[in-house]
Amino acid sequence: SKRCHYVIIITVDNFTQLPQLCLISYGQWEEEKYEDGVKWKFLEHKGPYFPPEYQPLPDNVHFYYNGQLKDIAAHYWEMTHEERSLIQDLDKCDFGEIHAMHKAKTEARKNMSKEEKQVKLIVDEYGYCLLDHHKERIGNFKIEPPGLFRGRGEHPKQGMLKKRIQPEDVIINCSKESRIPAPPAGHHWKEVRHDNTVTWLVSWTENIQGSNKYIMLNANSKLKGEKDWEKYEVARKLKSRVDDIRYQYLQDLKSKQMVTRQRAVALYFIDKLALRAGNEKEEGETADTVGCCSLRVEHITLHEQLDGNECVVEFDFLGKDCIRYYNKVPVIKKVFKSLKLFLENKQPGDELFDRLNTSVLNKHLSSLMPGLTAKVFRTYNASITLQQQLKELTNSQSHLLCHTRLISGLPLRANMQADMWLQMKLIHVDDSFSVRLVERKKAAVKRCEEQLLKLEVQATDREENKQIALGTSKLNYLDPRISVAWCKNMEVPIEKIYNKTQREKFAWAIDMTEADFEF
DNA sequence: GACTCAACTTAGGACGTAGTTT
DNA sequence: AAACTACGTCCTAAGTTGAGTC
Repeated sequence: SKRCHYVIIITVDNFTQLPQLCLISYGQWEEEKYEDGVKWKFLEHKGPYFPPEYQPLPDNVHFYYNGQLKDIAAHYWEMTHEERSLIQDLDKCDFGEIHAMHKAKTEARKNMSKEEKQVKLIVDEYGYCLLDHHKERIGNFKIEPPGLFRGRGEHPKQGMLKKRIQPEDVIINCSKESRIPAPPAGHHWKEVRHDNTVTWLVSWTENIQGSNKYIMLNANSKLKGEKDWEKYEVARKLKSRVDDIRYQYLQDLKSKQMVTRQRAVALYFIDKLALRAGNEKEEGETADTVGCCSLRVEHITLHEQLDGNECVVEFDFLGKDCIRYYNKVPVIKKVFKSLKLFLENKQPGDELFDRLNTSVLNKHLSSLMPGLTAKVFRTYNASITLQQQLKELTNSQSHLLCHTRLISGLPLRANMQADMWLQMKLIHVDDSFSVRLVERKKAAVKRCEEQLLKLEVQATDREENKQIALGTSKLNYLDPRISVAWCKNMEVPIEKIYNKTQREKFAWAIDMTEADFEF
């Protein structure tokens, strides 16, 4: 089997009466396609791992309020009623001894080995499940511990108490015929259900936003791997349709229908600038961030002329995770004219695309191509760009910096560019030197050069006020088969570009990809 | 069509660790 | 030995999407 997944069956030979091993590739089951929406036939797991209870403070650790010794009930920060009425002023709190205790504890933990921390035991017990015929790793098997909610950016709910989750809050999902996980002693689950149309094993409702949290499989699982593969297949299909789709939305820019015209401009942004779809958000529930469809008047400025370009749109808004998007983009005349039209008689605070939302947009997209949604453009554009750049780079080796600059001009988010650059750079690190003496010095030179390159890129990025989050697009947007094929062609070991976790996640791609793979 | 919600993907930051430099 | 750096892992927040309800 190409997939490298096998099941070993131990039988007894009828004639010799000796045990014999039988190797069966799981391809036999792999072919078994489930009917629509069914994600598994058998699911068994141990349930979630609960965080430890609060411990009372040891006798020699004290808390002082207003200079006075105060015996707190010593749940570290969940106060009793009495404490709450007494302790009102943070400035009068002296956490010194508690802080020192914590510092000592982390120091002690540092010196513990992994066995002492019992990590392995917990992972072994709770970290795996049995899904159909496979033992699979679970992504997050721990219930989130209570704490103070921070949120990102100016979050209206920052500082709220995230409550401790009890077994009574937890829904278990598993097979009817599996061993149902036992709740902690003296407790019971909220519900045990057997829904094989979903992939989660455990869920609960979180009290800050009231949203659901899930325990799901690790990215290296078959279920997630197949989903990932499907995602890139949709993006590849877009490749063959993108010319038509672009032609279509350029036509739509002339439409007399406001919805159609707004849709066309939004698509232009999503395609050209890799903007996210931009759902509406409930005001006061989350930080004020936007995506394409939720852009407001104050987020763009139109310039007839700017820096020698005509029809420039200046974007300035907070996107996902409150990451600032700032960009000055020359656009085609029709888009510019449409934007002026959309802005007529509007005030800051008004929506730029007042007739459009993500639902309308995605419905249109899926009518153009099955499976097409706004986010597919991010995957498609990132992957196709990586492939093109790798081709160019291969034709003209060693012009790393030139290429870096080239990539910087592409319509991708900064972190995508950075990832691609990093990947290409890594690919070109060749460590096969023969002379030992020279080796060290050369390595040092190489390090300096790399550092220089990196710093130069950092400098340009910083200049343009971009954030770099390495790894994200490598993990989420770039079709791994492009890189795997490249490695095969260039005879670069795969370890050069993917670490262990990434190799596990992309096992499907590493297994199936031939050198001639074309995105 | 507006609204709500479940289920899933995408994402940044904290932190630990190993290796390197000072 | 301390300080610094780069990288991987863990954690969970913050998005997207599609289905259901009214």
